[in-house]
Amino acid sequence: MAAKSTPKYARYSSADRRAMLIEAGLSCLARDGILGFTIDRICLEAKVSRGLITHHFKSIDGLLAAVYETIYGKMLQVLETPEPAPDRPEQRIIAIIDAMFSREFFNRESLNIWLALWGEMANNPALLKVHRKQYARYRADVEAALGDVAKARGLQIDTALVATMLISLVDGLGLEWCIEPKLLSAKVAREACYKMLEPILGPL
Amino acid sequence: MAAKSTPKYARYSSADRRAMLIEAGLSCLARDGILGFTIDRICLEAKVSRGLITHHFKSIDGLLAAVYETIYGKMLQVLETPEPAPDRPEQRIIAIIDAMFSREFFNRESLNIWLALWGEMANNPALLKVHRKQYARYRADVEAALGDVAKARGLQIDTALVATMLISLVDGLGLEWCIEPKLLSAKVAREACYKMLEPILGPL
DNA sequence: TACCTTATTATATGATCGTTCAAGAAGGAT
DNA sequence: ATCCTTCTTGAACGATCATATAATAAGGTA
Repeated sequence: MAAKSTPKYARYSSADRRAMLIEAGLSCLARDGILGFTIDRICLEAKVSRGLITHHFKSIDGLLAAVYETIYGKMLQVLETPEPAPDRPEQRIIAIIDAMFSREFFNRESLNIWLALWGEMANNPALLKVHRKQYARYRADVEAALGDVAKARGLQIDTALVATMLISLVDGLGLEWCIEPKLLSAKVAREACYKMLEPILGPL
Repeated sequence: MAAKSTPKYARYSSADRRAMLIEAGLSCLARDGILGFTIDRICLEAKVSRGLITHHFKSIDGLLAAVYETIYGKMLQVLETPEPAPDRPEQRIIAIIDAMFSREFFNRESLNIWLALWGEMANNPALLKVHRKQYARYRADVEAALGDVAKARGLQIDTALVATMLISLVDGLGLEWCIEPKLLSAKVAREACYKMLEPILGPL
């Protein structure tokens, strides 16, 4: 009896393989935008045969939705990490702003992915569904952080409006920087947020 | 001799046909995003045979660049329209904000087009080239309008930073509204801009 | 060891992609 | 009326797209 030959391929649990395919999808999206998000390229990136995406995600759109859920989830997880010693009410909103412009999120690869997904949102119901769920969490986090500061300082603010302003400014700054990094820096972007918020909330 | 038969097709000048194809391209972009921007669909939309785009624009990317140049140009043209009676220095920046959130620009169709193009910018050098040129004009307009107010009021402001903030906020608000129109209105979006600018420039 | 579930491969299929190119015809110029 | 420029058509081409499906085999279980 000959020794057992080396396996032709490795088997993974459904969860593991899904994670691998999502990672490959993120790479393709970052590199070539939505036009690069194809079965062939993603399977090549993941070193896997063409049938796997359909098997694990039912369709390419299923994978795209999973990709969006993943990247949004990573961001929210960081935003929702509790402060080790939350002694000041403004700590949370500062942490959120810091996180948004940290190297982990404020980089070309990540922002390219967001831009590509934003551009497809209107044309992809599955994507929009994921967005609604994740965005609700995001907005709740931001509103809570803003509300904490206002309450602690005895300020009456339109929390929803200020949250909209902050979320929009953050997205807009990301967009500007992603298209033309020379015109902006993470530091300046952060300053812009403070310059907008401090007249409303007081010094941060 | 029989009467001359009706022509099989109409001939247009290069400029006219280009305009027609650009218009068809805009429709496709608005309807289905960048994935809908294909030779087949655009020619179907324009009721024209498949060879025309290559003939007039050399390639599909050439048309996409022309489409971007056109939509950006339309916006700038409105922004640069001089006030009939420019008696107050803040008039220009107010006009710019009003224009950005007017029905002409702040609508689903237009914003879908912007989103689709933003998502492809990083992956399309021809698009980026157009952007650089048009964005420089846009930024100059905004900085000039902000500078006028500051100068007239004797304020020392970081014009470049405030322009970045306004441009980013406008883009971000457009993005938010485009993805989820229920959460926002043109009126609220305008208010957001004033709420950000007035602590810096004084009442507008 | 034999079995069994199912992850994985690999191929086939039909649709659609962008580009090329030769033929044709429109409509102004001569 | 004839010519000529060039706009326009329509088909051909190879590449790539998403999906379906049958065959294969990995790796845990009995």
